Amino acid sequence: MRLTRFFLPVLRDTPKEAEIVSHQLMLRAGMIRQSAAGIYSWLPLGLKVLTKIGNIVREEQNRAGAIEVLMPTIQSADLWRESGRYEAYGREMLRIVDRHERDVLFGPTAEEVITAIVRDSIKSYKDLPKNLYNIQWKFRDEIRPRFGVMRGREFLMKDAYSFDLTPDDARKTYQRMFAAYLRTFARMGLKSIPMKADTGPIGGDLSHEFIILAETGESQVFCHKDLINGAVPTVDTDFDGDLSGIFQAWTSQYAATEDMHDAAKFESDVPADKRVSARGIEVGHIFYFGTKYSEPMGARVQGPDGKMVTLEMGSYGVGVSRLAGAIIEASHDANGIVWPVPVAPFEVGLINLKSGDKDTDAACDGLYGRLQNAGIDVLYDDTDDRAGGKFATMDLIGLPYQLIVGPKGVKAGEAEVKDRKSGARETMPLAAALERVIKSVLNQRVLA
RNA sequence: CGGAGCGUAGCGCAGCCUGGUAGCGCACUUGCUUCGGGAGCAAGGGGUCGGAGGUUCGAAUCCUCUCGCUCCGACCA
Repeated sequence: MRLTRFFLPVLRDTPKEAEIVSHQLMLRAGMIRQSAAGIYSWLPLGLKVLTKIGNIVREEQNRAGAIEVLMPTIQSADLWRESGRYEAYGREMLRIVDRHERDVLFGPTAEEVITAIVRDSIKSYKDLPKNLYNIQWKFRDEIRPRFGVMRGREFLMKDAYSFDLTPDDARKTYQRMFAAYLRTFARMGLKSIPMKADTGPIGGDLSHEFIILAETGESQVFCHKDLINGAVPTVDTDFDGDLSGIFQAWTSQYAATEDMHDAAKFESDVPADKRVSARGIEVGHIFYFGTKYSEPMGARVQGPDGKMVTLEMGSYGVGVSRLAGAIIEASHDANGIVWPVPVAPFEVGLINLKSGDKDTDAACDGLYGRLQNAGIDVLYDDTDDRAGGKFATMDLIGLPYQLIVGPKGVKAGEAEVKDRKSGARETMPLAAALERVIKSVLNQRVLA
């Protein structure tokens, strides 16, 4: 993408409504613009990140055997009356009346919708198990939205819903999602820690929150230090096989959010020098809740013995839009965002130091074409702005690698390669610079 | 919803106390000089001062109401 054709409204000053660094940087880097309290437009740069995050989530869900669907944002109140949640959910649910005076709502979650679909479509145990997910906008009318996209009212969520014949099968599904989540967050460069969690209004008795440690996190969390660098399931993990080992490894050490924290157990189970008490950002939350919805909504299949069996369910959420903020909280410096390659809006920034100079333009255009041919997602700064501003912008928007080309370099047949994270800069022949950048990007595209 | 604060140009702010018809920095436009890590000079464009009502000869400024946004607390991907 040529910067002269892109839409990248960057801000030099920090808008005063933004309190935390991820919100400030998302506004400054031209990723988002606020539309109302907790409601944002995603500008091109932000949308690219959101899409990449969503795709990683999607790949790992697919790998773990979940199947993608797309459910509506607007749901019928009648479905929620069936489950009993229409009254129970409270004012966080945005309720709307349509022109025919029917009660509808903007979905805060989709247990009812998916349960109705599965109930009407699946009649035999032979069709189980099923795990269906979608990545869709949700609306929760939070009392107090804050922290930019980290606690918006409208947000993009991946929500998966599993249906199994037996509690034992359901627990295996839970473990599958558990492992998939570890991979999902690791691929975005995040160190997530699954922690025992409260089940809240979703209900159920088995639940984990996936937490990213960060000073600006909303919740207080407690865990064993070794969990911070726990082993992430590798790419060759057999998701059809037994994943209880992974589950055991991660859940045998103490890890709990404030709601579930047991101070006495924390002190008896974890040696003093291994006790971590910190703030955390919740990026995922998984639940096993049995028949909480299938029972009232009549989601049953016929078992092998001909008897009707009520489905065992679980649900599994990932805050896709929140992750954009969480990744920035975890990865930034004084100059701006530092994107991990897999979620970077562009993998490489190509800087033409003197746009309009024939030789420099020719060299840059050539590099641009070759980067594109190599499948690299590149932002080509072909504006005639001054060099300093270009560097500052590239640093602000956090592109992992910068390829810097100016008249002097072109004359010498050289270009500079800059690593955003380390700040290291190296001048080398054009071909070598190109190769270096491409190789670096390809090496980091898949982090787990 | 309780407490605190803020709405003046795209962003950051001053002006308000003590009423006299709107200003600064950045950004933007034009020209010249610059050009290798947020350039300099000059000339410009852009504002129903969140909205409504009131007081006054006159309101960004004073009064009343209202809307929006942010922060702290109770709720949550």
